Amino acid sequence: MSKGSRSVQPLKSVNRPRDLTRDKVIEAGLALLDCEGVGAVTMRAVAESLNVTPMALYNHVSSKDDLLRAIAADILDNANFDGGTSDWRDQVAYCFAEFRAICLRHPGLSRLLETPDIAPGTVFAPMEVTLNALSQAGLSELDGVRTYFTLVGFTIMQADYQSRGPYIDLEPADGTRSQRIAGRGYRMVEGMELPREWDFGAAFDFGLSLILDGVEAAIRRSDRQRGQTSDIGGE
Amino acid sequence: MSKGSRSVQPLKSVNRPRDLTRDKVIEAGLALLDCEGVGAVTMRAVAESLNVTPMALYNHVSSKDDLLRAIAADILDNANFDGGTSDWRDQVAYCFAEFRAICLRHPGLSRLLETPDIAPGTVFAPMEVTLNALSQAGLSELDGVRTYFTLVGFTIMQADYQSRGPYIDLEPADGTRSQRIAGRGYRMVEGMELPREWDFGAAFDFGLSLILDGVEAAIRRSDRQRGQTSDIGGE
DNA sequence: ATCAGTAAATATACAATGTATATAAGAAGG
DNA sequence: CCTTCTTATATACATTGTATATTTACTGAT
Repeated sequence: MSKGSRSVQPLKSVNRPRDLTRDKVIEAGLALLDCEGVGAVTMRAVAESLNVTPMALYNHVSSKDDLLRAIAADILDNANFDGGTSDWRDQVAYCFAEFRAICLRHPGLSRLLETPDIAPGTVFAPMEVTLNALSQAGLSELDGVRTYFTLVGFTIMQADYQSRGPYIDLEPADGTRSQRIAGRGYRMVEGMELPREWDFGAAFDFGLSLILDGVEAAIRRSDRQRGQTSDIGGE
Repeated sequence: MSKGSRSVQPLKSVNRPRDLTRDKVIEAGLALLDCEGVGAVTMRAVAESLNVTPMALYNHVSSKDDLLRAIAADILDNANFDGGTSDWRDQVAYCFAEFRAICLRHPGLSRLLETPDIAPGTVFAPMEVTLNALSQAGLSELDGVRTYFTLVGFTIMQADYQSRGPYIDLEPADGTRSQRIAGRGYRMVEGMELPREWDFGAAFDFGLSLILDGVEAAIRRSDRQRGQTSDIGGE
């Protein structure tokens, strides 16, 4: 400023405090994600909320994807999926109830987790507790992983449904299929009507117990097989 | 062409055949979706593949979202989810195996179906056959819908995983959590290694049977609660 | 045929976005 | 003070969706 002999005017802000950090960028991005949704997380918006030029962010974040990944990782890292219960079923239920709660607390997170390029490795944080519980329950390691994938997919999807509202069909397609969901209430096959307020929590609990009941059946089956050394057909 | 007396030069194409239709736009978009993925479906790319100006599309499609929705609807409308089998379990399994097959045949579809704004009402096409089968099996209507949502979410998610490759963590996060999946093979908790080629089909079958086993358990439970009604041949 | 009217394509333009590149302002060390 | 490195800025560009205005081709009445 005291120099000012160059042809170029002083830039946007004369005092540029050197205190921008990666954490601040992530935090600002997270705030935007929580308040306005994933669509609002633009580099310019994050920069503006930090009173900084868009390009300043690139000193702390290599790309927008990197930022989104860091946001998702930040959320998941600060979570605890271990309920500390002894019963495997309680443990798994707690784990995914927590997962779901986090997704609902941060609308837009499920969208990020659906995108492999963006989802951080820590999406698999709950895997550890789940695999431990399932292996303790007697499930094979392979089936444990398969079960885990079933559970994460289901949980993320359910949370995403809830966060972003149900499906809407603006135009009734072609009439041959009348099912549609509109607003919160929905109308589906053959004029069937369901409660205007869909209870996502109950639906999640139901789906979760479906899967866990299935796990129990699988365990029982493998136990029986091990006891009788006979081939189980399943079907 | 023969006229050409105006001050403005002949435009891009002198003969502009008036043969652009909504179906052609949808078809071109679908081709792009299948070949290059959802990211390649831009208005400009679709227009170019039809030898037409981007804005020409807007005479047949009200927006890009409308186009994407139409593409998804087109795929689903040309599908049949009714296997025609009598056993409810076979019926539901067929329905979602078909759903999955469609998602895999059209990579990028699952991405569209994950977006409520874009998913057409016909995502619920398989709902009819599923609800019929489940109600025939003795499940209540409410639980039938819940089960259906569990199944679609699971199926779409699984297909999406498979279509877009598993999660990748470029940088090992913070080390405390070592789980990650890289490439086709993946490494997870505590140095656990799994087969390099993950069998998505087997994982889907496993998850599906988990859910269906859970349904059976739910039916048994409600049967028992209702006293003893043995008319419905669950198992 | 001619001429208006309409529908469909074009041309142009603009705003939003991610990010490459070059530059300037401080801080650090000699 | 001078060099050098880091961090922020300024500018610019390519890509996207799409609004607006314009031009062309087709249609139907006269």
